[in-house]
Amino acid sequence: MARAATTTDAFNAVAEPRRRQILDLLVTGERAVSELVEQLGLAQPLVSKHLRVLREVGLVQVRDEGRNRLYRLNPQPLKPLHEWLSTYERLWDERFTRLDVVLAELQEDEDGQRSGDAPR
Amino acid sequence: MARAATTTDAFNAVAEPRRRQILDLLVTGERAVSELVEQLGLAQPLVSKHLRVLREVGLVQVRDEGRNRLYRLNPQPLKPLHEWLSTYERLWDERFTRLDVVLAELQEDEDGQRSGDAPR
DNA sequence: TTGACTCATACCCATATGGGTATACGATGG
DNA sequence: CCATCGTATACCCATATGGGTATGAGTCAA
Repeated sequence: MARAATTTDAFNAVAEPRRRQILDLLVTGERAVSELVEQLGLAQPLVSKHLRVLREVGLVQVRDEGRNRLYRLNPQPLKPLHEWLSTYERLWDERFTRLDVVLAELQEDEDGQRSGDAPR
Repeated sequence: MARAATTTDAFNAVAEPRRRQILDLLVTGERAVSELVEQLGLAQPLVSKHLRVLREVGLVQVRDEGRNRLYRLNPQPLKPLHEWLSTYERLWDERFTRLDVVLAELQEDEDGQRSGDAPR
């Protein structure tokens, strides 16, 4: 088996920087492909391909207007990502918490006793 | 150019489900490779390879203990991911906010006057 | 109808991924 | 010192990615 398809889920789709850029551009509202092409400085076919991936995972929606296709952001599929991360967010906060505890302990017994743990 | 290396950043490293699993296992504390192998039901070399990727992006740290290598979680590299997502988090909340506003307006002037804006 | 414009798709290519299997390496125990 | 355990690495393979270029299809204006 090779790497999971980029269209597997939002995790994979969003791993690509260009696609994150595209989403960032869409935050402010609908954009036609040509506008995205211009702002990304990328070849039009590439933009279309990235948009396809984003469409397939539901991160964008399309609407035809004349000869333009307007892409719109749909942030919902990012939720799982955010939820998965929330666990870890707690952890990197906790790190400070733990540091506090350690500092408190150090102050409490300032007897110069060497810790058994090597300082990482 | 092919797809960006999995070791490019946390975005890419974490796109792989197995690697997310590994991180999830490490949340509770240090684990030896053999433990991870057992819990993941994956071949040992594969686990080692995934761990290598996680190490290279700084998501885990290693410590030798006898003939075991203990892997520990380091959540920091996930921060950028979380920060990037925070923008979108606002958006899917805003969706409700906007709905609230609309409902409020509807109640305020119940005069049957049609809004000029097409319903989003 | 023809030409111009916007966008999607079809190809071609180099790359490295993730799985598998075999093996090398360091540490430990007898 | 040898056997064994725990782990990393070397390969082999199929896959599809992302970039590039060329072209097809739809829409509009003259």
